[in-house]
Amino acid sequence: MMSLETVAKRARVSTATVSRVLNGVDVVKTSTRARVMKAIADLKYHPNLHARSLAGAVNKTIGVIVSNLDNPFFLDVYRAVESDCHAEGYEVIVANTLYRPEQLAASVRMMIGRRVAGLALIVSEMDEGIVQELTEGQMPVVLYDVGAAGGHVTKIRVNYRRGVERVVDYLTTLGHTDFGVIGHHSGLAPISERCNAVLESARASDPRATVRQALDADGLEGGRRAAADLLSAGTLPTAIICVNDIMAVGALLELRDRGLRVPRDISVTGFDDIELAKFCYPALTTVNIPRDQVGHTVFRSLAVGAGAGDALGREFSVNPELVVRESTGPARASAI
Amino acid sequence: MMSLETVAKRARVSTATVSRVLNGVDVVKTSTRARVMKAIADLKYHPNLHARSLAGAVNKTIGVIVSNLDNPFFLDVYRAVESDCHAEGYEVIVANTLYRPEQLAASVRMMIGRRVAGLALIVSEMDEGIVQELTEGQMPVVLYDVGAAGGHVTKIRVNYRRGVERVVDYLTTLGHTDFGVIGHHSGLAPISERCNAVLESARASDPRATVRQALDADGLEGGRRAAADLLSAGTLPTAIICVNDIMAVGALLELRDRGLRVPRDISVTGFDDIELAKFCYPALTTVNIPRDQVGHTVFRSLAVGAGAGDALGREFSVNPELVVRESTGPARASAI
DNA sequence: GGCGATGCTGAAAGCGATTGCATTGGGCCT
DNA sequence: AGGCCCAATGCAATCGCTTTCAGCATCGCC
Repeated sequence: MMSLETVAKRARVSTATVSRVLNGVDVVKTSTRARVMKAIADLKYHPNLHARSLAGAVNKTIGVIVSNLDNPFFLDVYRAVESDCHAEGYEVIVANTLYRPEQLAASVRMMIGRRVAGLALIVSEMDEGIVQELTEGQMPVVLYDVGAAGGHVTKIRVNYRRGVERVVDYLTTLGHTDFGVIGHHSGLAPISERCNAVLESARASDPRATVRQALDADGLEGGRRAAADLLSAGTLPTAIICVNDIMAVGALLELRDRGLRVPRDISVTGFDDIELAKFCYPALTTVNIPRDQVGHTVFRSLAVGAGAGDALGREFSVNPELVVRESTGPARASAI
Repeated sequence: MMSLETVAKRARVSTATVSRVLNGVDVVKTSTRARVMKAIADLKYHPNLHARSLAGAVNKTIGVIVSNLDNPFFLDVYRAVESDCHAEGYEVIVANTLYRPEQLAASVRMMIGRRVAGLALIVSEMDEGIVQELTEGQMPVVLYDVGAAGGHVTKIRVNYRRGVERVVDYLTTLGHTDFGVIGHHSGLAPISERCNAVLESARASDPRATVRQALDADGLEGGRRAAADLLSAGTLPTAIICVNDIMAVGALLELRDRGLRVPRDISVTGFDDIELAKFCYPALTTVNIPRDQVGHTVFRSLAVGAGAGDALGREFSVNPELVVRESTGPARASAI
C-alpha cells in the first residue's frame, strides 16, 4: 500500500507538507499544493484512517449499539443519529447485539477499542455490569432506559406508563371498560412496565374496569395464540391492548380468522408504531416513541466537538404519543 | 488514555510481553501471564484497535455499502454478511448512501481508508467511475448488478427478467392477458429492466396480451396515483404488475378505496418481497430475491482468511423466486 | 545595508500497537 | 566445571500519519 511518504517523494516535498495539503491547514504555496494534489491523484492515494486517528488527537466518530436493526425503532433512531452526525462531519459506527448480552459486551469493547468520541447504548437487554463500567469510565455515554445521568452520562428515559395511560384513557372515553392485555414475560423491563401500567391505568380510569391478561408468548404467532386464549375464555373483552405492534398484528389476524370485525366488534391497540402498523388491515391504533427526538438527543450529547455536547450529563424524558388509526372504535353495546 | 506501556509498567514486564499475552501467541510463563492479566483488569485496559491494525498485517474487517438500510432487502443482505462474518471473527462495517452518488464515493473512500479486507457494493445508484476504479485496484470487491467479474472482483447479478417472467407466466396460467404495469423512470437499471421485461414476457406468453403502463411516480403514493390512472383510462386490466412492493401496496390501497376486490376483481403483484408484503391485506403475491444467498456469497468472496475466499473473482447469478400469496387469482370473466 | 517580520517547508518526535532478533538464565549433558 | 540449548523476556524498529519547532528565503523598512 501507499503511504504519505510515497506521495511526498513523488511531489518532492516532505510528508508534513502532504499532510497539510490533505487537511487544508496552514498555508501551502499554490504551486506546491498543485504538485502534491497531482501526486495524490496519480497514485490514487487514500490516507490510512487508522494511522490518522492514532496520530491525531480528535476522533470524530461516535458509536451506536442497538439490539437489532430489524426493529424499525432501533433503525430509525440510528438513522436520526447518522443524519445529524454526517451533517457535522462525524462518522457513526453501529453494532447490533441481536439481544445477546455477550454480544453487547463485545460491541462495547469494540467501540472503546476504536476510541469513539462517544457511545450510545440503545438496547433492551441491558447488562448492569456494563452500565456500571461505563458510568465509572471517562467516555461520554448515552444510556437508554437504564442507569443514571450525571457527569459524562446522559440518560434518556421513556415514559412507557404515560404511553399506556394515553391508550387506556382514549379507550375509556370510547366507552371501553373491559380490557384484554396481550404481552409477555420476557424479563425486559420496558415490556413489563407496559403490562403493569395497563392494570393500574385501567383501575385509575374506571374502578369497575376489568382486565384479563395473556402474557405467555411473543412475536406474531404469540399474539395470535394470546388472542385465541382471550377469545376462548368466557366473555370477550371490548378492547385488546397489546404491548407491541407485532403481537397486535397477530391478534388482528386471529380475530379476522374467527370472523370478528375490528373495530366494530372489538378494538385492538399496539405499541411502538412500526411501519407495519400503518399498512396492516385495519391500520393499527398504537403508541409512537418519537425516534428522531431520541436520535437528536444522542447526537447533542455525544458530538461534543460540533457545537453540540450541551446535552451531555442531563436526563431526558421522552413521552410516547398516541396514534389513532382504524383499529379502535366505540365499545360494542352487547356481548357477542 | 492508557496504553500497552502503562500495563507493561504495572506488571513489570515489557510491552512485547503484554502484547503476547493479549494475543495468546508465543509462550508466556503462567505466573507472568497472570500478573499481566491482573494489570489489564485493574486498569480496565482496552487495546487501541487503530494502533493494532496499523501495526498488524491482517485486518479482519470487511465493508458493506448499501443504498439504504430502511429497505429490507439491503438490511437482510447486510445481516447475512454480518452473521457469517461474526462466526469467523470478522468485523463488518456498514455504510448507507441514501441513494446519493456523492455519498457513495465518500463511503468508498472511507472503506479504503479503513483498509478493509474486502468491500461489497450493494447499491442501486451505481457510479461507473467508482466501479472502474475499484476494478483497477487491488482490494477484493463484490459488485452487485454491475461491472464484470475476474481477478479480485466478484460479480453478483440478479436475473430480474427471469423474475418477471415467473410472474407473467403465472398470471397467464390464471387466464390473464390484460396487464397493467406500475413502475417508474428512475434511471435505476434494475427497475427499468423489470419494466421492459414485463412487455416482452407478456408478448412471449400470449401474442394477444395487452400491456398498459403507468411509469411516472415512485413510493407508496406513487403506486396509488398510478393505480388511479390505470383505473380511469378505459377498460380495466385484469392484473396489475408493480415493479416493487411499496408501489403494489399503494395500488392495493387505491383499489380498496374504489371498492374493487383483490383478487376477485383484479390481481396485483409486487417485487422484492419486503416484510410488508406478508402482512398487507390481501397478502401480496410477489418476487423474492434470495437475500441470504447474496450475503453468503459476499462473505465467501471477501473473507479470504477464514477458509473462505473461494468465491472471489467468479460471477454468480441469483434467480428470483415467485412467492404466491393472496393478491392474485383467476382473471375475471367480464368487464366491470 | 542590516534587521525583524513573514511565508513556506522540512526534520523529527510521538501516537499505541506488533514482531524479528537479541539476551538471559537455568537445566542438562559430557 | 564448562558448554549448549531452549524457554522466557526484553529491545527497538516499524506501521502511516499529525504536529511542533526550527530553518531559510524573501521582503519591507529605517
